Amino acid sequence: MAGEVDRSVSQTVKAQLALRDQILSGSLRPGERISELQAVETTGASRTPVRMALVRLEEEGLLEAIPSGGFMVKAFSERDISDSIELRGTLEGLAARFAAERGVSARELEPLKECLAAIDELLRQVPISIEAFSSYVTLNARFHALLTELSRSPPLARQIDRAAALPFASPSGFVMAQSALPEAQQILIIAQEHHRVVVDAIENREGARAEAVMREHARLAVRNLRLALRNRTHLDLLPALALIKTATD
Amino acid sequence: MAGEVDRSVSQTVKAQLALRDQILSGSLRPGERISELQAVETTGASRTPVRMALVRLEEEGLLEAIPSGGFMVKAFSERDISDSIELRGTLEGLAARFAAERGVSARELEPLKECLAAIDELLRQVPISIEAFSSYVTLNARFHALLTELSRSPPLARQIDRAAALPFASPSGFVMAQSALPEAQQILIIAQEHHRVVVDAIENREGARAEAVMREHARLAVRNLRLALRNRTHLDLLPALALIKTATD
DNA sequence: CCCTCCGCTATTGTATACATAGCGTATTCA
DNA sequence: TGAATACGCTATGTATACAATAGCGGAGGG
Repeated sequence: MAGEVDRSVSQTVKAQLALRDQILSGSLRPGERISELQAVETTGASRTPVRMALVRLEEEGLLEAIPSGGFMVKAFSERDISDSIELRGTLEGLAARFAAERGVSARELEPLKECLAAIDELLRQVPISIEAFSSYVTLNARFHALLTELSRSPPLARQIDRAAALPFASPSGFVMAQSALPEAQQILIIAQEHHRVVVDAIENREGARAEAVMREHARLAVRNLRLALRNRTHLDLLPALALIKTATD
Repeated sequence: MAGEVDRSVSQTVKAQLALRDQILSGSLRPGERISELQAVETTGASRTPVRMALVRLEEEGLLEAIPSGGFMVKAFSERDISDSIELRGTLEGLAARFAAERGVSARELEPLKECLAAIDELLRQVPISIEAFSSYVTLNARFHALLTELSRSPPLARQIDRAAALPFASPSGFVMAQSALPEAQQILIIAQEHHRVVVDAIENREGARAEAVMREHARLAVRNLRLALRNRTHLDLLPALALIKTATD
């Protein structure tokens, strides 16, 4: 062991990425205690970086400290997830409001509008292809990231990132959760309409409207998550689903 | 050194508390690089727990990683702080809404009402004594904590804690920041009125009203923070103030 | 047959030793 | 005299050794 280590990235980051992937991919089951030694073997890093990674993942919300020591994979109720989505929507609503009220130049709005147009292009296909859907996920994430950035509020951006750390609470994770629904494309079209309205509201400096539509965006997401979770059969391909405790509340 | 260590709490927690105190008390200036070795000496813990504490404080938002390695104390603009307060208000607004919409029994509302009554009692003094003010800070923090708890949303509670980590963004830190203002007592009375309304709204299951009043509560806080920061002379007694960059935006 | 107590083992928490990279300084050359 | 390069030191990143504790299993007694 330790014969050759990748020196291009720090061992800590490497361990963090590897462990997060293991958690989200379902290799580690919720409630399961994470063995440091095992993590050392699977990640190739030594105990110190592994421990740092574990601490970071705990702060991130994916792990939970065990009183007697060590960490376990956190389990989420369906409500935890829907709350997190609504939470993110509320935060993004504030971001949109900030962007609108603080003013955004046409130059700054450009990338957002390009994003919008690119998504429009994709949605023109009926039904949407797998590749186009994949592009949609990327563009959607970019749209949300740009919106966050336009708030010009690092503390808010930080919180939004945090809120998106939970499984399915990120824009991408959420979209993928719904991909199996029959009405998926219709949902994407409505979501895109929201996107369009928020850009318009920001452009016209209508803070309240910008905020309201982002919150509606999140409520739509919550409703669809519920639908998607009823369709569990279609969702077996999403390993992160295992993190959601079944019938807990 | 290291002759006797306190075994009652973990070294990591001890180091984290000590370092946070050093940051918030101004012993470590913003922008300053934190020396691990120095931290080892001042905290009495060894390098491993110190490093864990540093990682946690970074996630908490008080430290910033230096690209070349190590950490520095983060500096905050006045806007960062006011954004954080508004952010917390928005989150607490959501918590109040959740509490109202999800229903709270009379039994659960009891502690909140007791808190309210106790604060009323304190505010009856004009002018308020130092001891009473100190009690106010505690009771106010308790009120906000209870409110958060009534949302029954662990993810939301987590985010609220996070948002309160920045200097002055916590209920206590914020109240203290205004303590030197001449109109301080009047402010506390208005704030208490907000508290009363939110409890009433929750009791009557008026989610929108509960949310609105908590956001107004935060806006009041932001306005008063601005006032307080103009009165810097009065605030020299608050060392955490040094974390706020002067005239940055 | 079950419950309790003792001891062992495995795993985490802590400390320290080692490697490496970055930065500052000093010296030399142009 | 100034700038550039090389050398060395210091501080961080990493690895591993040591210590303590908690959980578990077995054995003995009731």
